[in-house]
Amino acid sequence: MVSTIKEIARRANVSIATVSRALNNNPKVTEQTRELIQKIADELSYKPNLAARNFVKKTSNVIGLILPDIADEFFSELIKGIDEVCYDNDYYTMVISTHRYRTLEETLNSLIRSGLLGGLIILIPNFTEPIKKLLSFAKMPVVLIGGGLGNNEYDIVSLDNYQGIYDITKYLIRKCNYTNLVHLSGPIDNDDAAIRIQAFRDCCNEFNIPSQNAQIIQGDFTRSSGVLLGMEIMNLKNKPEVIVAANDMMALGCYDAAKKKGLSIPDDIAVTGFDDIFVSQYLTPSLTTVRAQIEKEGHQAAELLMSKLNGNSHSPNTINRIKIPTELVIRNSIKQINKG
Amino acid sequence: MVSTIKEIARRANVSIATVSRALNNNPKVTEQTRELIQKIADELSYKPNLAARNFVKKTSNVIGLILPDIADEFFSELIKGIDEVCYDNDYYTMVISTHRYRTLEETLNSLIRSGLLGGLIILIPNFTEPIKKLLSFAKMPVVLIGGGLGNNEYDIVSLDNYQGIYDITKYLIRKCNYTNLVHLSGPIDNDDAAIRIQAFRDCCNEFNIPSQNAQIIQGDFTRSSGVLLGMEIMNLKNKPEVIVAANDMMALGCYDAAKKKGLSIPDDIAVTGFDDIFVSQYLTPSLTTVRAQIEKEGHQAAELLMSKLNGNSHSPNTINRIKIPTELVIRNSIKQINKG
DNA sequence: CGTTTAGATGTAAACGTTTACATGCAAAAT
DNA sequence: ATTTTGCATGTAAACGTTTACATCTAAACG
Repeated sequence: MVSTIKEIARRANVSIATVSRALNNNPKVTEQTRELIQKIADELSYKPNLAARNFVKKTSNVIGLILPDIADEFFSELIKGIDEVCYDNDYYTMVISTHRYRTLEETLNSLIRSGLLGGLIILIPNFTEPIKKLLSFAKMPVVLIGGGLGNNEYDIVSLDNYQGIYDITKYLIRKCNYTNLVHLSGPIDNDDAAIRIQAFRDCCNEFNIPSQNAQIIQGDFTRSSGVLLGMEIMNLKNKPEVIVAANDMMALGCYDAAKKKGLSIPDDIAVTGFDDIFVSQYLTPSLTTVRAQIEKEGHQAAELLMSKLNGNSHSPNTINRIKIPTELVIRNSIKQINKG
Repeated sequence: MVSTIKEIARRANVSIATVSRALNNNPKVTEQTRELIQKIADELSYKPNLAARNFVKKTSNVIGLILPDIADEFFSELIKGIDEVCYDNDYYTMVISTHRYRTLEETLNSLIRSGLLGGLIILIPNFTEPIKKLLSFAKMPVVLIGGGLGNNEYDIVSLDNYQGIYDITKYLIRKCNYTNLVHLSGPIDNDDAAIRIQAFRDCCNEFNIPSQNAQIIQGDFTRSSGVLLGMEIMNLKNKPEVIVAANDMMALGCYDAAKKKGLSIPDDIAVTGFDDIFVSQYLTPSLTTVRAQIEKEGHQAAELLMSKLNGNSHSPNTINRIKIPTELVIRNSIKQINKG
């Protein structure tokens, strides 16, 4: 029942070192003894004690995924993308969310020295100095997910926030001929949100939308802030023609707001989102949005981490920045363009 | 930088044993020495090496959550519910999904002996003999989530599947006066699905619905099976008045099917679901369904596990079976009843 | 035939912590 | 004053594995 390397050694009449070597396919062990040891290991249905192995090797086959909080669809796709790659590489995924009272710093500080993790994937809303400092003590590879403004040390995977918002804004201006837009943004201290704001601004500038017709209203990515600020926007004397929400959840809130105000989408006011969450296609009208390939984002982050762990990082000294392309999803929450 | 118990011992001029005891609040250490040791530990910002601790104690502060596959909203809520409780108890959550080629058995077999986990929460579609056997070797507490037919060994948390489907079926028969129903079920080898089928059957029997008007069509919980079988149902010569889907995803599929067939919900055919996933309230018409409190399910499962781990299980020898109550959510995908 | 060499195996330490047991010392009991 | 008691601390083993180094054996070489 207790099948350890020691027991195998006893039965095979060899030392535990030889057993260890044999089982790890170390070349300096005869094919004959390897076979014998393997046979006995199979008989005992030996499984290595990974806790012991990790401990002595000072690494771990567990990678930590640190998330601000475990909430929606977004995270479940991310986890899936990451876990798939990890699992294929014989790594396990530990999901750590920075909860209510515990801060990210505190969590990081314990975890970095716990010896429990062999690598770290961190989704950071904004990359602050204290976190940078803490991370520099980590003896394990780290990959960042998200905006990552101010990061020039770690590999990072982000959505192409800029392209996404730029594209949709451009579409609204050029294809739909909207001339009065508002960006319902995320919190400015969120790097993704900040980039999206910049893209909206740049695009409106480029196409000569006067600044009073390219306002930015700051929300917090939640549905309720979408409802609240959506109402506010609809009450504006200079009511915009279209709300460019920084994510689908807030766009959803705008739908609620429109309903409350008795406005119809897109005739009275148009709405667009970002993310293309599952519900968006089922809304009435269906939501025009920017598709974010979250699962792919997780995938890439994990791939990056694995390549560092396996040491076959083709460019060990440069930092890799991967941008996941976004895709415009035109549906019915905006004015239909006359085709042809 | 390398702050170990050994280094603290050296600086405090005591043995490592004393340090260990002091830091673990073992009563047999003077308040004076404890303070000294704590002070030095703080100075060095000592954090225990959990890998080493887990290894020597032959337990772990990581609990494993085994899922069939990491996919939708459902799982992210479950993870959230579990992780919250674990985190509050200083446990971490490792998410393990049984992937494509690796079977649940294989995964369990490695993990049970890996020493990586201190407890296990398993979501099992159906609880088979090989899995039972494997689980019996686990030296750690185990809690099951889901139907769990045939389990009489482990603590288990399940949705009240029976009550949920019974209630909604009864509502359709008694309140809405439907007399021809069909149950679009999940796979029969899924315990939750099996219980839902039974509830539908029992309820229809109880209210004297003839069996040809209480058919059961077997789907597989996916949206696409909902589309396919929804179409089939709508083509039946004895077309039912209402489809009682075993989950919201399949109900969603039925919406698509109705659209394709040009049928209107609920006038031509009514549809109900189970789960109350996020999208359901936003469908047109909004979906009448049974609300499943998934997060609570996870919560309870983790609570159960924690109480076992902390040894304050009030009833160590009996198995705890917790049923999470469901709640009817009446919306517009069924005939409105005349109120009063 | 003796010596070198290379390859296979063994020996033992190491990882950081916990903990059973031993020791020492001071206060309490005689 | 001597013995007992009880408590604080120290000693050392243990957990299962890896791995640097030592040792042994047999083949290759002169």
